[in-house]
Order: sequence, then structure tokens, then C-alpha cells
Amino acid sequence: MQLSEQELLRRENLQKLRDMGIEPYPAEAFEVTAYAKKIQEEFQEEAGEPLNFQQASLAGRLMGSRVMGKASFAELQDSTGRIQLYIARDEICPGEDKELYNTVFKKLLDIGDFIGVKGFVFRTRMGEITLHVKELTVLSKALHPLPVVKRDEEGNVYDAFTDPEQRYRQRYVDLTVNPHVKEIFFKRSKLISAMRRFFDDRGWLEVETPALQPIHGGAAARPFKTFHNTLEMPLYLRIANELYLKRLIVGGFEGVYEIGKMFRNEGMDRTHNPEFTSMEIYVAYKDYNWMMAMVEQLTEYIALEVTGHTKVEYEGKMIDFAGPYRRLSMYDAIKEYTGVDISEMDETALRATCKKMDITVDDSMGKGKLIDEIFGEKVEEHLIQPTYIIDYPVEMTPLAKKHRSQPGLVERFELFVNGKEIANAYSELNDPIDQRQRLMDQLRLADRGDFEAMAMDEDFLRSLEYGMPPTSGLGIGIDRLTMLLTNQHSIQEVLFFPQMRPEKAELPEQDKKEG
RNA sequence: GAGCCCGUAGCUCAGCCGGCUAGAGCACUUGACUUUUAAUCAAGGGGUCCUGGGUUCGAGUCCCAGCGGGCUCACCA
Repeated sequence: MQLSEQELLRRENLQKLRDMGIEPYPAEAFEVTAYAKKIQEEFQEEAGEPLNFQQASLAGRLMGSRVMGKASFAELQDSTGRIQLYIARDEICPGEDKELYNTVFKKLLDIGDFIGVKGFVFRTRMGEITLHVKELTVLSKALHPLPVVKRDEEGNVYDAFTDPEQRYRQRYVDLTVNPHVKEIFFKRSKLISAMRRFFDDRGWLEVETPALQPIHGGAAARPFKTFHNTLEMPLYLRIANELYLKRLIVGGFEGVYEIGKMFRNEGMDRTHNPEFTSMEIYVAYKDYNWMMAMVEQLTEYIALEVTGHTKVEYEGKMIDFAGPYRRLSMYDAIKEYTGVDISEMDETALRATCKKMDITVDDSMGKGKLIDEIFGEKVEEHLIQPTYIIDYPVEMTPLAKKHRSQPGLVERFELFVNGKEIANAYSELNDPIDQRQRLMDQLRLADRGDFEAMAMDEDFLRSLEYGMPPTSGLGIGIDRLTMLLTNQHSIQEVLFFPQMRPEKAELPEQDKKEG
């Protein structure tokens, strides 16, 4: 590999440090007693005299320096933020030997190097809270130059590191240089911990179920296929965990939930990544009406914990997560936004209606699919504030219980926010005979070439035959909820390492066979 | 999968209708400077113009193909 001039220089600096007896990658721990953000927030003084942080020890990256002869200012960035350093030659080199300042600090340290500093906090003439450095330690030398992003007093950013490809491929650089990116991931973490707290407080059990499954069930999607050598059998990366969580309800848990990765072998775009995080929860003796009330509390709680408000701005719109949310049946929603009542229509009439609405249809589409098309084309985009769409056609939903009063429908709801589906829930189907029938219907779809049709799962059916209590289940896409609460428009922005093509198209030989 | 756009220094980008040795700012190097803050001042180094073909006296620029990326649309619980 060809090294750039700057990379060669840094390697030379590394060697010079070693030649001076300074280990650029020391083994011993460095004691950190203070953090940039805390100092910025809590530093106090009286009559110009500093009161606290008079013995502070910080560690982080050197992010810039302004050398003025025998004294310098530098920027230290730790895990919490930045603080200015004041480094005076005669302070860090009290004796005759000025090498640490003249050579190590001024010549051999580069932007991006990790250093440890000890000293006291004061305020400069210009009013900046600054650490007056008494001791400086090299903690780790950086050999690769970091992009230098500068900000002026008004907050204007110069030479921003913004190329999406480079940001995702080298997320470590993105995180180092773009502080707002870190903020998104702090919020993502808060979201998940708030959700977990909400469920744990109600006594529901967090569980783990297999990610490697012999039968991929629980959703309509194409799976990733792999092979277990010892068992000599194909396995699938899970597209859903629904059928396993229901087995646990059969086994006697009253409430179980799992937050984990799902894998779908489908297209990628700004709302789809091949692996994504979902939360699914199942609670016994409940129905979908109870679940709607629960989700309102949950999303309101999460919005508050993550952003501090129930109102969140997304793409310039204010979205209010405070419940209760509007509930609208699928038929009523279509009537409201198209003026057409489709509740009594058969397949032929629906197909004609679609044509009138300029919706492209094909012959493979059944009644359920046609209704879904109308809904997707004409209604979804209008559902900006959190809205429950309830009662879906039975054809689209093989795992939901038939509606208690309306034939042809199932007890299902989806929560829409800003025109996008955020949550999906049912009164779960627990009639084993009905369930078998519905899965048989799916098999017939698969025979007709539907790659996404659900597979038969005899063990799951056996579990239902042992008896599953009435149960309500819910799934929430964590990535998309994170996008909403962080005002981000692509899923790549809420994943540390979104899926990308390899940088140099060099796939290992043995992996090329068997697609 | 389709359309549009992009790929030039470590980073952000300019480079016209094809025309001298390919440019700027930051970063980097050398020097000056003990309270600066996009520090400043002076001097300097740094390029596989994504790759491969083609047209041409001459290609960063035009054409073709490929690779990579972005946006939009389509597909997709």
C-alpha cells in the first residue's frame, strides 16, 4: 500500500517518540478524573478565581492546536465533548530539558493522537474555560490523518466530513469528527433502555429465541439461507421470532418480549437494511384493544425519555405522541380519503375500483392485496399524527385471530406515524385448526411462486394444540422508531454499520458458490 | 430493477468550448510568536484527475464499457 506524505510523517514521529524513550502505546491505565462536558457545565469561580477542578485529569484525542512559541492552546476531545488546553513550555517542562514541549508536543504529536493531561481549570482572557496543563502523557499515536472539521464562532462548519459513503464505511471517523452523529446513537440507546424499562416494570420477561431457524416463519419475507455442517441441514436466519415467542406463552409465561436482530434477504434503500432490530412482545389474556392502550403509553413514555417531550419534530412536522391515538378501521380510512366504500365489494369490483384510481394491479392479486394497494396508495401518506388502522382483511394476515364480530376481517392494528408503519399487532390466532388452515393457504401461495409465503411449521401447530391462552402480540421496528425520534430520513443514519458493498470487490473464493 | 447525478491532494471543492508544468482553502513541513480560538505572519512539499478502452496533434475535460457512491422512483409487512 502506498502511504501518503502525512502517513509517512506520522510513522516517523512514532519512531522518534520511541527513540526518545516514550512509548506511543503505553500499557498502563491512565486515571481519568474529569470530563470536558462536566467541566464546561460545572466550572465555578469567584472574583475571577477558579473554585473547582483544580486537580483534573482528562484523556482524549488532540483535535487541534494553536502554537504561539513558548505557549500553546490545543483542543482535547474526550467521550463527552471538547475542552481547550493551555500548554506553556515552562509548566510542562519545569527543568532545563524542554524536549517534552519543543519536540514531543510541538513536533511529534499530531491531530487525532490520544493524550492524557493533568492540570487545573481556569478561564482565559477571552473567556474560554480551559485546562492549564501541568503534565502531558502520550496514550496512543494516530497514524492516519483525521479530516479536520472547523467551526467558527457562529457555528458555521468548514470542510465538513459529509460524504455518506465514507461516513458509513469509516464510522469511527464520522463519530470522532461529527458530534451530532454520536447524539443519534445516544438517543437510540435511550430508546431501547426506556422500552426495556417499561416492559420490565410491568413484569414481562425479556427472552432470547433462536436466530438460526430450521423453518423461517412469522412473517412474509425472503430469508437468508445457511448450512449447519454437523447437522447437515439448511438453516435460515430468522425473518421473525413470533412463532417462538408464542411457544413461550404456551409454556406458561404471561408476558415475554425480545429485542433483537431480524434478517431479510430483500432490497436495500433508505428504510430497509438486510438486518434490522425489532421488538416483539406477547402478553397472555389480552386482546388488541388492550394492546392499543398499552402502545399509546409506551410510545409516549419513550418519546419523553428520548427527547424530553411528547411532541417531536420530523421533516418539519410536529408529531404528538401523547395518547390516545385516533382509531380508524381500514374500510373507514379508505372511505375517508377516497370517498369510496369498499366494505361490500368483491374481488372484481375491487379490481375495477383500483383501475379507476389509477392503481396498477395484476391478476395474481387477491382481495386482501387489492385492498392493501388502495390503502398504500391513497391513505398511508395522510396519516401524519399517530393513528391506529384496525381490522384488516383475513387474507393478508395468517397469524391473527378472526374478528369477533366482522366476518372476513381479523383483529389487527398497525400504528402509522408520518405516513409510515411503526407498529403491528394482533389478537393472536390461538385456534390450532384455524391456524393450520391458514398456513395451508400460505402453502398454496408458495406453490404459485410467492417467495414470501409462510412455511408450514408443524411444531408450532403442535404447541397451539396443547393450548395457548388468548394473547395479544405486538412488533415494533426499532430502527424506524429511532428515525422518527431523531429526525433522520435514512435507516443508515441510525445504524452504526449499515450494510454496504465491500470496498474492494474481493469476496473469498469459497463463499462465491451457493447463492 | 429504472432514471438522474457524482468520483480531481489527507479533508472540502474549483477546473469554461479539449490547449502551456492541474488549482484554492484547510491539513502537512520549516521558521517567528507565553492567554489564542476557523489564531496570525513568512516560505515550502504533496496528485494513478476511480479503472480500462476509444476519438484527437493533444483528454481531468469528449465517447464507450466497467467499478464505487448519492438521490428519486419501483419492489418490499
